[in-house]
Amino acid sequence: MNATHFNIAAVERDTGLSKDVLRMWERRYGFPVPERDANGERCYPPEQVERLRLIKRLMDAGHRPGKLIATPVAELAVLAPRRKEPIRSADPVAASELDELLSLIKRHDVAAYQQAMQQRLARQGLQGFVQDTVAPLTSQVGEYWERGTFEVFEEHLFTELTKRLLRQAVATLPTGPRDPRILLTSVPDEQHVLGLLMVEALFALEGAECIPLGTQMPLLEISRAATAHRADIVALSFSVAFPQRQIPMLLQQLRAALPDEVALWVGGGGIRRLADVPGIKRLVTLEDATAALAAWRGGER
Amino acid sequence: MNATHFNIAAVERDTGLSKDVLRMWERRYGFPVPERDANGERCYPPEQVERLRLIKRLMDAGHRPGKLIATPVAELAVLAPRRKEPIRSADPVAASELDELLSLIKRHDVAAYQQAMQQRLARQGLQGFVQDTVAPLTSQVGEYWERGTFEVFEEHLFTELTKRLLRQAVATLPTGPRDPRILLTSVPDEQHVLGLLMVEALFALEGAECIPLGTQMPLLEISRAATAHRADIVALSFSVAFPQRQIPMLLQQLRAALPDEVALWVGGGGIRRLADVPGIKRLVTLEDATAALAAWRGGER
DNA sequence: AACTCGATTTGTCCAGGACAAAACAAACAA
DNA sequence: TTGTTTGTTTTGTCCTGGACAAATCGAGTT
Repeated sequence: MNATHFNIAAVERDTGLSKDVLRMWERRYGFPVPERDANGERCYPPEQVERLRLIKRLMDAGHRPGKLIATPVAELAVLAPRRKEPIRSADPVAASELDELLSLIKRHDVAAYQQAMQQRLARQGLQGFVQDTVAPLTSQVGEYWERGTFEVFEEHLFTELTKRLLRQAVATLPTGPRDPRILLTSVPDEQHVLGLLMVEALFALEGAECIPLGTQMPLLEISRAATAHRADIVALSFSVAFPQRQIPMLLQQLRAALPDEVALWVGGGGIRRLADVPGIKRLVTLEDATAALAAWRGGER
Repeated sequence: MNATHFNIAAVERDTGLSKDVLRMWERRYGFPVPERDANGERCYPPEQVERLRLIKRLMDAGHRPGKLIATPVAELAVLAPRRKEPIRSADPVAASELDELLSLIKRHDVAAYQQAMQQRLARQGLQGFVQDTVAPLTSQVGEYWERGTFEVFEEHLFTELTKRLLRQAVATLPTGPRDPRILLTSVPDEQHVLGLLMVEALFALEGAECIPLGTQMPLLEISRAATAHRADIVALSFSVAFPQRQIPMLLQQLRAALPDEVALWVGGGGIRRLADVPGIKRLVTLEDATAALAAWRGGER
């Protein structure tokens, strides 16, 4: 028994690939091929875990496992993201400014990044900051992550520091009873919170009362919370990384559990390919969010 | 196919009980007994999911599944937490003050809670606020949650609002190169962040440089991050809810992956019952944390 | 009260089979 | 060329039922 080896539960935790998938790949593709410990249980060496993480990253970028597993490791490293819609922005000046910010993260210069972002916030105002700085930065980080330009811990650092800035900015806005009451959260297994914070900022600016419940609320609890807080709207966020196949069923279940008079709005990168579901409003962009709020106020409920 | 029914993956997500456990309980204890859909797959009605969540909560409070499942639902609701060490505090005045704060959460009065906490922060200073307000509040919320006094969404609201206050307070502290460099994070599946924020506040007050990476870092990434940031110390947090059985192996693996000269400190409610592991420092209380930092500065590394 | 040592409880892992939904590719129509 | 339909392949999830080890309990002993 080697302390550096991982059992199947640890690999599931670290890679996000389920035990079923790990065993299935082994049966079908012949990778990974873990060693076995004294009890005959799988025992993955760190190299295989690392390769699995790489494969998972490329899968999230649109590649297919069958191909990836057949590809030698050396070639995997250079694969480009394979997406249908390239998301790059138009303005080259703005893009290079954003790249400068991200290079501070790459250099792990916490203080400089914070200061630069504070400056942008002061210059652009909260709405501009959210729409022209935080949103494109987040997309860019996602793309860098898919390309392997960003390490996981660099993405985490970016997220953590940016979260703090946004929360701080939101905290300065007036609170108290406003209209409508919007409950913001995400479902279990969905931990990305930046998207929620961005719409919270926009909604709060427009004078809505936001009730932030953090991430990972069980469905039945979301429904209870909506009732307890007398929410007019429940807003959920799904990131691109969230298993797409589960989303429609999830939304259907939540819609069924919520009172009819509570609106259900859904946003985030994970819902782009989603078909329309009756009784649910899809917010693909941040502009959609402010537009939806305006429409709600106009009486369309 | 009923939209209100949950498949086994959804139940796992919402209850935290693994598919294996759900099937095993069905086989052994005869509960839950889900319906079957057209494909012969398990299909859990909401009542059973609700009961499972209740059982899970009582298990986290120290009860055993065999007994709980045999108990009628009506009796389950009134079961008291069954812990070896009662954690209640001494000072009755302080305790009633804290209860007042929590009653604001119970009343879902976001603004009043924020204001009251801001006042305490101003009065006690950051260190006192962390040690005498946030820490006992968090324990109390944990206890209320175990008793069923707090709903899940109320706990989430508390966590979210308190996180914001702490982050805001930490943000006002001076940043920049200091000594030692402490990397703060948690392992995958461990999403509780309040504990990390509390020690971050204390460490930052003592003049350490904190690198907050948020939660849920894969083990191998923690090791990379420590190297990239030239960290002196890696500090991890485990909540009481984290599966105890996995912790020793996890720590052993992380210790093996980290460079020898990087210290590994572990804290949080989840490590109380943990045996000592060589090369790892256990921080059971917040006082231990400041003491550990002083000792480190004294040259004990 | 503290400890040892069987007995019981409980969670995790394993193998291998089945199937449906998603992704793809090819043929066809506009 | 572009868009739509249809068949085929890929892929993930679920199923059953068995085995085992670690944690916990409880009775007896020091």
